[in-house]
Amino acid sequence: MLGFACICNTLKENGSFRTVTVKTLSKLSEEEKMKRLVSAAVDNLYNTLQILKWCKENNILMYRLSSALIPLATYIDDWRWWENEDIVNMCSKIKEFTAQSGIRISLHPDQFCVLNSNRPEVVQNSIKILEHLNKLSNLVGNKILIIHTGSTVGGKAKAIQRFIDNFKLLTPDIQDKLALENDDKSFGVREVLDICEAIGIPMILDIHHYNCQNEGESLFDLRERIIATWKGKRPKMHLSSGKTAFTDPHHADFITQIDYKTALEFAKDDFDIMLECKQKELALLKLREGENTCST
DNA sequence: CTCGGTCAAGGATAC
DNA sequence: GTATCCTTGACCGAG
Repeated sequence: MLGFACICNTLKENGSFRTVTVKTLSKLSEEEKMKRLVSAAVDNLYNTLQILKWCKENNILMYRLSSALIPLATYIDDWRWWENEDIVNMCSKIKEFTAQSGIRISLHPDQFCVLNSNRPEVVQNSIKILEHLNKLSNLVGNKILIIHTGSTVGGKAKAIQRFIDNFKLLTPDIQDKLALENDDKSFGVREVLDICEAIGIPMILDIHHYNCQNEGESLFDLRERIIATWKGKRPKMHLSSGKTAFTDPHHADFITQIDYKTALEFAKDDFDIMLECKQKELALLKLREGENTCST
């Protein structure tokens, strides 16, 4: 099955998310600050629920939540957002809806979460981000947090060791949710697979990242090992196309036929496929149309 | 109202 | 060390 990430263009004003900047916040009174943050968070969770409902209506059973639903959550030290009744209620609705509709959700911390950084303060902040998203995950019923290996400072071998060491600092609850994805510049499929096997977490294969960065290894040769890291759970993979060329790291609006074909050949009936392209759900619907045309 | 500069955060790279 | 790019869409404020 296919899924898409975050924004739903079709829903217009209810298909995207509010943000709050530090600068804006600094101009408000203490009371107004909280109001602004909470209302943005509630709106974002409400919109998430609208998108999930749209997904269900359109028989799309996989969706990635935005990682910025609770604005500035790890920046405002004394904001205990998880104790706010409106926020928690909205989270419960999402949890309930995804459970009853069978939509598979996931969460992807952004580039600032670098668990293997050589800078202790960055590691601490990364753990803070993971703790925040873990808390949110438990409230909305999300079971997977997908990250990249991170920095290559000091050489890849040391960087991988730092990742493994810092992984051990995480609570078991977070460790259980973590999955690792190969990236387009530093850590390729083979390296990420080795790490996943070493610490016992699932591997997310990103085919476009593999196209951008590989050592000539065959994906099909590694297929069974990748599946095995999921320990019986249904594996997931990522798919996008290059914007200006096959190996352009920038994501295109849609998925090319050749990339889709390759992904399907690899996935067979064993993987769910998360689309990472600019046109989100529109690209998914387009692929599905193509699929119907071909098969009927 | 519209448009463009700006935004918490890291890292890689070039100089 | 410092500047710049990567990359991202929402927002703020200048006009």
